[in-house]
Amino acid sequence: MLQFKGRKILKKKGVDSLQVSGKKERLRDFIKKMGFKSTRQRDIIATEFLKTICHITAEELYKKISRMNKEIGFTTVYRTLKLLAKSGLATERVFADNLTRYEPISTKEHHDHLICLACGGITEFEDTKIEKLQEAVAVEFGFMTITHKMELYGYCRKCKKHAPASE
Amino acid sequence: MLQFKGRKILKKKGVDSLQVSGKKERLRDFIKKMGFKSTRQRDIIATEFLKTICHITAEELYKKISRMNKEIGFTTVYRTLKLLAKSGLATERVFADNLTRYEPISTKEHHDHLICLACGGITEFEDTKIEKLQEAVAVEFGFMTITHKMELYGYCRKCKKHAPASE
DNA sequence: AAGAAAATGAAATTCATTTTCAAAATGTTA
DNA sequence: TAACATTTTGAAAATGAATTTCATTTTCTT
Repeated sequence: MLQFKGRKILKKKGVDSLQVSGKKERLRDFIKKMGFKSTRQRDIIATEFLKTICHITAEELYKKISRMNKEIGFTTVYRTLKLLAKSGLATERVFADNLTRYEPISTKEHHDHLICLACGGITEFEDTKIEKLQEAVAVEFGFMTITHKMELYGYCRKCKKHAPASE
Repeated sequence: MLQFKGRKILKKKGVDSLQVSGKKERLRDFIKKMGFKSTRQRDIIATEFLKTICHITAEELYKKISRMNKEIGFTTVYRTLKLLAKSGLATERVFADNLTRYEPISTKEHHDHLICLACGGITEFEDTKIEKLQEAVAVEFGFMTITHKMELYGYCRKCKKHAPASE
């Protein structure tokens, strides 16, 4: 069983708060449209989540929020993340450690991941050439692709000097 | 949450029994080398597993074996699959339905998967051009790749006529 | 303000996976 | 081959993330 030794996540370029508030508006619209209700909790959770620059689990987000606010339960964080995913503001992903992680949608249309087996760091990348070849494979098999998943597991620049010799 | 409506698996070209017995010998060697013991159960489970032409779960293999042999427990099937994986005779994989599946190692060095969202069918493919591009991406990020995962989810030839219009 | 509907959160449930433990089987040694 | 140390077995229990339940609280109409 694969297991990460840590959870440190690589940084991404600046996230501006204007963008966050735009997304929060989009969430509010979605909530209204669906006949749901806006709540203090959802607002706090969404704000905290949208500030996120990494792939976070419900547990991690819950802990982060608990530090400031003892009155928000795990279940609500969990449900709000699901809601964010349904509204299209978050993406749900499962990597090799089998935990469900959420990530705010980015400007990139679709991206894949490089995952460090030592530090757990996740780096995103995009490669149109690969995407095109994937589609070509699908067509060859008479397959209609809806989505795909591509993850490269290994050791990042910082960790590779400590990579186990035998693998 | 993604869910398969069925479990039908596409066929692969013939598996010859000579190959199976060669693999069984390899398992026996591994067992001996590690100081483990050969047992009737392990033999039955390995034989049944190596005949497998698809990606099977411990549960599925257990049920298949139970039909003929009521005296083999789920735990033993589970443990033998893990053992097969450790011995290098099986590959452990988790797809989007979050079940752990095992597949006998094939002649192909590495392969990726097309997974039908309607019937659950899994088709294997190999594409060296994609592999090379993946490696190029890794190098660009100073990343040392150990392994990778690539899955295309969609509708197979047979199921695509029934694919939901909206996705 | 009152009522209908939805949200909350603690606790319970689910379900695949993994571990425990006492009994049985294996294989090595004398 | 008998004894013994070790491993294996399998039923049952434990684990742990994900999900649901349900009584209570909150929100959003009129």
